[in-house]
Amino acid sequence: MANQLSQLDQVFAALADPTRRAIVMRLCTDEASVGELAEPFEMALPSFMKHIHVLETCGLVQSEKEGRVRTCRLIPEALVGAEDWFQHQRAIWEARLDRFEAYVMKLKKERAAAKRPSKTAGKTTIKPSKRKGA
Amino acid sequence: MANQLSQLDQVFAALADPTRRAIVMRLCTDEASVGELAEPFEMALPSFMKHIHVLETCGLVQSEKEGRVRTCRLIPEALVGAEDWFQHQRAIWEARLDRFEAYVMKLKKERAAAKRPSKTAGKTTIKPSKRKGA
DNA sequence: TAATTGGTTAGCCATGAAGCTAACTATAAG
DNA sequence: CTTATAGTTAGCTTCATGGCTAACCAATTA
Repeated sequence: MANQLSQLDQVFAALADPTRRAIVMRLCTDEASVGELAEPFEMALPSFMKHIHVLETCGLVQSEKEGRVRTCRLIPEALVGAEDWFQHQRAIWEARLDRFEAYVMKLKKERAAAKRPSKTAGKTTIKPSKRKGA
Repeated sequence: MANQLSQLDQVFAALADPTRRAIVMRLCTDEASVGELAEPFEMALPSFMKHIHVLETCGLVQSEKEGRVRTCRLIPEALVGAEDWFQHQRAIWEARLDRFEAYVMKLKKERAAAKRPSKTAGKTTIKPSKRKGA
């Protein structure tokens, strides 16, 4: 089995849960023991531990046990990896916006050019589009 | 009963699925019909439509039907909202790193000062905070 | 040694997510 | 009018997730 989820899959899935996001946020400021982390949540410890485990599995958190205390710390690389995905998409999206803007500018120019000689306002090609039976 | 998932919950959950991430990536470059979007995937249409619906529910995608074709486009605001979360965390994390770095610098200075008896090396007030028995 | 603390293991349950097929609707195209 | 296209609805299975309790170590502390 071992469904071979990608790191991104796992990180996003981990962050989709508010409890886990809260844990990550908490660990951004400081490392902490499981008990400290769990304290704000009204949840049985075993349930809480599952969240910790999810965060460890996807590489967002590492922990180490010393005596009977397990201390957790954030691994920011995993976070950065996910952030990169967004930035990549945004780059693509913005490039597209730029293209669109350029296109609009071109249209504007053409329109201006078309307006000058006389009114050629008959070629609008508006499709009737959707009828909605009320 | 309408579990009141936050937008972030939903967006991250949506992006945790590779199919949906692929759809979003595709829509970053261009809008497309459901059929066009579905084509690269070996998946029954109804299954695929569920993914579209998830993306619409969390606000990442909007669609409109004209004739029998439903055209989907990306709503980048939702994407940006998720990206912001990362940047916020990163800011906190980096502030912490800075503090740590400052602390290390201070330590270095003190060490250097301690080596040379000439400099004043007594006013440091370092809080022990967390002890780590090593 | 006995009790407490901090976490762990095991196992149960309810819900929801992700996939499928089959059958249906509505618009285009022939 | 008939057929093909593009989605849609309904209903089913399977498996993962998130929660619980109960019982169990293993270090501290008394």
